[in-house]
Amino acid sequence: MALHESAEMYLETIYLLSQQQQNVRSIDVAEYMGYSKPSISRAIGLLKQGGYVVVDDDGFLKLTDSGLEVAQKVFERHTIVSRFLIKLGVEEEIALEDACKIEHVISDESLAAIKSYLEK
Amino acid sequence: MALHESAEMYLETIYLLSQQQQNVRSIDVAEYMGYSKPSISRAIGLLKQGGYVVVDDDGFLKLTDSGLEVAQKVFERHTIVSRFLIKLGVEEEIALEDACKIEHVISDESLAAIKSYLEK
DNA sequence: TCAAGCAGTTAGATACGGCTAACTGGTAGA
DNA sequence: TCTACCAGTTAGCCGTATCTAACTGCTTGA
Repeated sequence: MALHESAEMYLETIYLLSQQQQNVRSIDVAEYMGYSKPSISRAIGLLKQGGYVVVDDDGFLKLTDSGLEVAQKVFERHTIVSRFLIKLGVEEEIALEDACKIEHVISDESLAAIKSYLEK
Repeated sequence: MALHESAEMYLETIYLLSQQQQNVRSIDVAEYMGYSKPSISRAIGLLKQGGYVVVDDDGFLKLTDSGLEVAQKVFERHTIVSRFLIKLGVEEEIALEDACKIEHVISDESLAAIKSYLEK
């Protein structure tokens, strides 16, 4: 199952929020992303179906192993791209916004090249 | 009128093909982009409506001033991003593919930063 | 000359990813 | 206790962007 950009964003958001707070609910994701509740409800439904997320009895969202894997990968891409842009002199806020979009479209090869540029 | 990514791609393709051949028809765009004729027909219709393209009596596509402006801007972004990736050691084919996607989402600020990196 | 092929359009389907309106069902405070 | 809020779901809409099938209408070659 190839995950779309939007699915990656939802997983990444759940991952980020999980690091900031004990429990993550759909409503937290909605507020963070600026989307309506039904949009999140549907997205979470698809992620559950795909086995990326489970929802416990209290409505708390947990990433499965595969969900976590995707989220961490996307987050790492985000980090590399934004660090790189900032290093080039781009303002942080803009760098983060751009990284959010680029992280979904850049190839592993290009990302690796940027990573090794950052490391030297 | 904010142009969507797909519209930018169509304009860029018309621009590229215009430099490779005398006249550009819808079918050329379809073949180049790998899309069906109806998809191109519809897209060209929207671009005509928006004043980015005119179609002459022979069915040849011409960019208007504003169409050319968009196409050249996108193409310049494409060039900067791909040259940059190649400079970082990414294989040309992959760099071109990635540039195709990044060109639509990267901010002017980040692009300028990459450009000045390339120039030094 | 006429049949065939080619370019382009129309009509309608599908998928994605948002939205609002309205409902359900639980919880908590007056 | 019961009302009112809150989280979440369901139903249905909209816009974008692709597709196939089938049509039109021109041109060209046997």
